[in-house]
Amino acid sequence: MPANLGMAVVLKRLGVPTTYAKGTEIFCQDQQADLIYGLTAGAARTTRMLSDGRRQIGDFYYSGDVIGLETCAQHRFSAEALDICTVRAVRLSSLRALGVDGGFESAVWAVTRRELERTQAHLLVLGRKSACERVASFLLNIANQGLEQHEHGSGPSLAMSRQDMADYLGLTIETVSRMITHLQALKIVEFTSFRHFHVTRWDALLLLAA
Amino acid sequence: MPANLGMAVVLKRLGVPTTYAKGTEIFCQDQQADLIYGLTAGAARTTRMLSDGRRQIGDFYYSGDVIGLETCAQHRFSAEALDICTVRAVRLSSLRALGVDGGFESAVWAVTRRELERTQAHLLVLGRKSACERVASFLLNIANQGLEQHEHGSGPSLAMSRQDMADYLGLTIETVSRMITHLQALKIVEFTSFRHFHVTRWDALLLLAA
DNA sequence: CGAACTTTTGAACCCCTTCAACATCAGTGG
DNA sequence: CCACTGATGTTGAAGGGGTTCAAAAGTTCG
Repeated sequence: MPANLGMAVVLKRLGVPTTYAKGTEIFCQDQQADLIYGLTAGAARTTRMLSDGRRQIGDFYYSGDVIGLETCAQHRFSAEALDICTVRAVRLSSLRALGVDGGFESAVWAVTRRELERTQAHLLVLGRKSACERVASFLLNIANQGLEQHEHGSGPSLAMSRQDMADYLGLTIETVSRMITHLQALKIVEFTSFRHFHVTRWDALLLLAA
Repeated sequence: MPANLGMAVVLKRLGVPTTYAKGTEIFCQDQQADLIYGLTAGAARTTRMLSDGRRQIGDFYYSGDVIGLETCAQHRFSAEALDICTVRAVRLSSLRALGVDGGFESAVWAVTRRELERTQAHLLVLGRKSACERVASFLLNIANQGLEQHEHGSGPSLAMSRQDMADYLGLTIETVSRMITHLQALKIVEFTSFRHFHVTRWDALLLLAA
């Protein structure tokens, strides 16, 4: 049960649904941030580019999540579809006008706070963890976050490419690949395909995640 | 003019002032988060420790800033005084009860949002910048943030130690020291003491900060 | 002055990156 | 179905940026 359920419900009732193809931009960094977006199907990423092309991924979002609230006047990140996904956009000002009756402010705060918490956890990973620990933490999070969502028996799945993982974890694609190979050699995880895996030793994974 | 002025004013009127000595803990990570803290003098840092002792600093705070709101039920970071500082603590629930009349919710949101913005900027630094770029960004931020605050002519000052800088930037103390030496050799900054410096070439510093 | 701490500097090492080649997968059309 | 093609992922070897370890220099405070 995500913390932003209330917000997600509002967006679902009010928003205009739009479909974005894989890799398409939902909104752009430095753009005016007057819309917020409820993800109702598929998955998305938020990214920020440095002037020379280096890329940092802020977070990954799934059905039920709210994107676009993470900023002030302008978006600090761009958002792009990881695969085909449908998004419902609502003008923030009209939402606010409507929310006088209900706990709109608190819903906004809940989403923002959740965002902050995730970003702070991310900060710790980028600042003080080794490549192996980063990948282990990442896989652990993925495996934990949607324990119910996985099709029964198939195990957790990765909505993003290796490059996306690398840009999220502050590593190169090669290092990510090597660490996954390493974790498999240790019999801690097992990949059934590029995008699907299976945790065989939760205790060891938790330990390696530091 | 900080975004949390409204909140700071409220805290100043209501809070019980407490003084903390250098290095003292203001609140502790994983502790119940029912108080929020208005910093009215001095400077503080928020830190999070990994089990093996590695430390990540979340941010640095100065007079006028609000600390302790960055979490949900429990603090995700500890807070400690960088030097002697006075803090006014207010119980969040009592503040909320009182705020029915004024824009308390929006003040809370403003503080949280500002926190999120800073954390997101920090994320980019830790994820994708080199040691030199990290130190350059850091010095640039310090020099920019309190342009008026510096005693006239003396230039910006660092409230934190090299170790604090290192733990904020995800580096070692030696690397931070080397990068500062390097920037001085390039005549981009000039340190008059360990804690005081002076930007001699803003353009070059901006460029190096990436 | 002397002791404890912080900062700087030096040298060797290592983790991650870089560059390159190979492997695998998905989509297309023959 | 299979060959072809481009995108994605893996593996290997060499190089570099940052760390580690050690020692010197500077600072603070008794």
